[in-house]
Amino acid sequence: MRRDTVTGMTDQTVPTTAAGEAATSRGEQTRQLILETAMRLFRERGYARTTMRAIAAEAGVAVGNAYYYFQSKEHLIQEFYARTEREHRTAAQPVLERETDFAARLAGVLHAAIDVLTPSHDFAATFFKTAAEPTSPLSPFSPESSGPRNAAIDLYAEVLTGSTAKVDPELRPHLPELLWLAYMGVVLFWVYDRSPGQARTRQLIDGAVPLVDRLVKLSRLRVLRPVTQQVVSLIHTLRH
Amino acid sequence: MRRDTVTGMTDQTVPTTAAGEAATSRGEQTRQLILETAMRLFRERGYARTTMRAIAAEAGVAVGNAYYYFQSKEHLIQEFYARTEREHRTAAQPVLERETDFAARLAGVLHAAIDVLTPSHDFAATFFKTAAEPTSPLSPFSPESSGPRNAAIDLYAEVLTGSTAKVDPELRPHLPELLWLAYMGVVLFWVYDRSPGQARTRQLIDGAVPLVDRLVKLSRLRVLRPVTQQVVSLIHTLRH
DNA sequence: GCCTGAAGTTGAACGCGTTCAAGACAGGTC
DNA sequence: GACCTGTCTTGAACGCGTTCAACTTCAGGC
Repeated sequence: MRRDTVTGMTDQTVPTTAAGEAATSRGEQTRQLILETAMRLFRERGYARTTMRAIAAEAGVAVGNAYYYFQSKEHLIQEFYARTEREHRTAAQPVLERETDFAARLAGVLHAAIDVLTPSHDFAATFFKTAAEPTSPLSPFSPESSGPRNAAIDLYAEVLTGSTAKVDPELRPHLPELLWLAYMGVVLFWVYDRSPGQARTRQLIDGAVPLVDRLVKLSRLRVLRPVTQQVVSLIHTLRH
Repeated sequence: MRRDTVTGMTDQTVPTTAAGEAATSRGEQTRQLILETAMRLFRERGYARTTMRAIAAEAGVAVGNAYYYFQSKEHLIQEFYARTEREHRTAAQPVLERETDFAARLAGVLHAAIDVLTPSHDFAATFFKTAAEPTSPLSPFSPESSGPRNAAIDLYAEVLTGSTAKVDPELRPHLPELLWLAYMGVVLFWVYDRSPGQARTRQLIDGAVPLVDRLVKLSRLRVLRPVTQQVVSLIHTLRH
């Protein structure tokens, strides 16, 4: 019953108890216990200073048992990843329901992401280190991450479709992915941002969003059509 | 006589031998030996599978001795970093002497970088992982890396000054750094690029350079002046 | 009630990066 | 020669992430 995929979607091999209740199997409880303990310790001591032995001890299980549920220490992070993703969507929901202006929607979604991430800034940095490794399944570009990645891209598709913005029809289908890429850029900036409360990242968002907004609108302009087409063709080339 | 800075510039505390010759002190030889051995093993087995014990054994010294010269296994990479930097500059030199067209100069310099990096693609990936950590002195954004970073930015200043391109005067002073940032983006893409011979990265360069060229030239256009100014003002904000 | 096999659990052991107290080796001074 | 003093060198030891053979638990079939 190992769960390796980054989705964390529990696809429950449930031992159908009498009623259709919570249905936590024997191991599921241990799994949750280890996970909660790990998350707590990560927040308290940081990722590097939290040892697997400490997690196991605090959770009251053997080290090997933690490895029965999680392939590695890094895989514990996957759960953090998935959680953040869900929280992000929830935090972005009100903005998406309220606003119709493209720039306002984009800014809202980006700020929501930073809101959700801020409490974990310190240990998210180390998390980022392992995510950066190209061979790691934790990398946002890896096939294993395609689930959360597509979910995130969908979010930016929603930013676009729910807005009143008029976009060059050739550019439009690629824009959600480009916006996601910009989002990755913001996260990268945020990770390196040491200003108090990551204020600089907020400034980046507030400065870059109007810029993106302007460029998107200009993409339909005669002088810029060639540029737009060049961008689109480059995207096509890189996709094969 | 430890050398911690990423510059690797030997600032020689030379025990002035009779003549002003090579001046390799006792330890300097050992240092070089360990370094060469490490580089060879990294290339042969990859970074992760090369142990400090193996490096020491192959170099014929004790483990602790390696740590006398290099703070950590990661610090061995710094040397690789510095070397690549120098090779890059050398490889770019002919292009900078020959070409005067901005796009040609930029493309030449970027291709030179990939030429130099290509042989080490496999282990550069793991190297990248440690460089990505924000707290690491190996990060290209860290204060410790300011030496090589500025050297690289200077290279792009040279790309610009030696070219016939006319650039918006407000944008000009920031352009070298922006080009360096684009270069970082190319490297990021290259690290993740699994296509044979990293052909995709070549396509990215060939596609993106004309785009950048066009945008730089358009920056002086009346319709785009506001955009240019917005970019410049954003840069100023983020610098404080 | 007993058996079977899958699920869950254990902790000693391995290999790794790294540290450090102890020693070996100069070159200079008297 | 004896002596220092700073540079260099050693290898056992530490703490870590991870593995694995052995063990326990428990539901279901007979």
